[in-house]
Amino acid sequence: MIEPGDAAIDDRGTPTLEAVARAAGVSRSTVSRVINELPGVSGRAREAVNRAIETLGYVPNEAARSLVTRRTNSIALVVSEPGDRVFGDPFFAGVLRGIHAGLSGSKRQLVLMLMAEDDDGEQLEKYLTSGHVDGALVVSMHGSDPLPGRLAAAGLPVVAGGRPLGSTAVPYVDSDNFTGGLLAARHLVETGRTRIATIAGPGDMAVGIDRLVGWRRGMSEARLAPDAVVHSDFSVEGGAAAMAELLDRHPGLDAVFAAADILAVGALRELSARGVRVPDDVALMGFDDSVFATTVTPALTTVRQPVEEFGRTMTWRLLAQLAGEEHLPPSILLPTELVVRESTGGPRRR
Amino acid sequence: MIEPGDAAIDDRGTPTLEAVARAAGVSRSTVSRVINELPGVSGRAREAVNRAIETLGYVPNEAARSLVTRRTNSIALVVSEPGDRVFGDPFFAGVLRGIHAGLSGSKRQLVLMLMAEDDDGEQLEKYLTSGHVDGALVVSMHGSDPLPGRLAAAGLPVVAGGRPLGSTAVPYVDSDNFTGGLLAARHLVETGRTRIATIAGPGDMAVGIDRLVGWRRGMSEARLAPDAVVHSDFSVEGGAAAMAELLDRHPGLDAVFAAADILAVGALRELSARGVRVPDDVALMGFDDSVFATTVTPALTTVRQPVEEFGRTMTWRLLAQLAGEEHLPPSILLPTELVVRESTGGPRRR
DNA sequence: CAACCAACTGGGAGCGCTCCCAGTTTCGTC
DNA sequence: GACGAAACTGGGAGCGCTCCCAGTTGGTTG
Repeated sequence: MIEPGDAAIDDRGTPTLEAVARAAGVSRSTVSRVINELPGVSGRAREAVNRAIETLGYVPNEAARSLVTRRTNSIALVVSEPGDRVFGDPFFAGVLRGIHAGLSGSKRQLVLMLMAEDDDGEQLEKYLTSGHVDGALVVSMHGSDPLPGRLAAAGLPVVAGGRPLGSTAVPYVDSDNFTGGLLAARHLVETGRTRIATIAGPGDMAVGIDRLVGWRRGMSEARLAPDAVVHSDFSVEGGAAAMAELLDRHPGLDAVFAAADILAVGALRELSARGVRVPDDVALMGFDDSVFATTVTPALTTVRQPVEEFGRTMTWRLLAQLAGEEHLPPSILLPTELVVRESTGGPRRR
Repeated sequence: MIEPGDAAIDDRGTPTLEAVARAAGVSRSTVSRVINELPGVSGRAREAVNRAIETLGYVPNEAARSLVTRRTNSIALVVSEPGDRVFGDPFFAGVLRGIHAGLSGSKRQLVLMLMAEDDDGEQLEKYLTSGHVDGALVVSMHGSDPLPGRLAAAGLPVVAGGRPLGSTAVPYVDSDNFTGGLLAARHLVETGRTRIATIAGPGDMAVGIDRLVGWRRGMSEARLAPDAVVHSDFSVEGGAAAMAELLDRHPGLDAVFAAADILAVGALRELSARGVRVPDDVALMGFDDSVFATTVTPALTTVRQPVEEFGRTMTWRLLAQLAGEEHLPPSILLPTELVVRESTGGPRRR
């Protein structure tokens, strides 16, 4: 006879804790303990429960669970950038890969949140700070984005990807862009170039500023004037336009450090169009060591940043914080390294 | 005096429905009705509730809500591919962009699920089919992936991206790869080439098969033998190796249709290495119209597929299904079109 | 053999919400 | 002014789980 309300007979099909408990001949509590790997369960009970779980194909209802534990087992990846060309950016792709790698084995879900075109972020902030996720990884391109700071202030564990310009209180992971810029300048100097220009990234992004400052440092080390600078956004067209401007303003330049491979691609196009040979007439460098660096001819000398490690480190930092670990570094800088290829390798000019 | 159990005074900080109800001087039910935009609430009550929500900064607890409604307001994007180089693929990036666009305004979250390196998908399947998400978009590269079919069989609304080879029952969105291949062959024929080869995609992916079949059709239309075929995976190296093989086996070829821009990039590299001029000696075509097509010199003639539309359409199809719409097309094919650039434009050989 | 302790087990309460159903009010109509 | 219908409102039950606390067992020990 079927009792009404018999939880083991569930018309919805999905078995509940209660159903497992009945099948295993134990109580709800014991099943719960087994599932959550808590101590205090006899081997016999544990086995019976596991068997019942297997038989019924039981999967815990995450909603019910998180209602009482106030944990969601999911973390947000917030891409705080309207105009979402972030995808397609090999840098972001690598970071995402790293995040996934860092997350595997932690049974936490990744919820992707992209800022809507028309949204000011308030919507997003409200959602994130009201218990829908356990923590957030914020990748924002604009340096002075208030979001990471506000999320952190609201008590949500946050790790920023890329040094936030405004809020100082947010832990972040970044590549050592300063050293990268420095390495670039030094390399160009060492290969004998003396009239070195740079296509810098946007001035309102830490990544743009830091690489530029590193390059300036390298220039002044060599007693060269660091004044052939043009800023650009990170796009092929931007790189080409910046290159054009540099050539017009500094006709005698013999080297260019582009603060991103994609800028170098644009620069290369402009140089070819004007019949300037790379590296014979002008040495060209990129930054990132993305696919573009080897896709293009000549292959680009560039500064490699460990993109995948970037994502993995962000994730590690956040998970550690969620686990309540102490003495965590507020910020982590990942090493950058020089990768020499053909675009700076040819004979010297003149 | 503070009454114990007074829900308006919540030591946890997050206000509940109950708190809002008290602040507004109405019942829980009324607040719920306002939030869910259900009819049967007087203007006065509605206003009071909205004011209270505003004041308290109330945000509904999604866990509690989905516990009773059995809806989660989130859909999964399943990338059913171990060896996750999917990111970084401009195609995937565009699709993701489209998915996001299609999702905006639906207040549904995107949960990103990547198949783990070591997982056989069972884990994933279990998770997805037990009520954690309302539906799934499955992007799988391998054609005979059983996952989409199994998810659909388990009752989860699923839309596949790219025609699944095995399961016929799953609705899918795909580009019209057959026509794309056909257009490519025709274009090469029309520009006077007669010894046309192809670097095809993997033979176990619908995308590889369909483009190849389209090309074959175009070849036989022109009474040309469609037998200069080498398969390759979608990578620069694969393209280069395939090109090498083609040149060895068919020294007289005067045109190559690469089934992806990235293959064409590899092919171009191999051709350059051997001193073969493009397009003078050999015409080269790609497929996708990705960034690579214009990054490379000479710019690639290619077949454009509407990647962003691809993602948007997948999302639309899934949301429509979730909304219970009827008479939905089981599969949707998006148009591909020829984009002519320099790589097929030069003078004829001989 | 009673007393005790450790190891294990089970049931109740409650997380915040929706949904159902039973009121209560308001209004138009005869 | 009475009545019925329509419009609105409120409380109870319960979603599936965790956590707390009060048992219950079994094995030692004096």
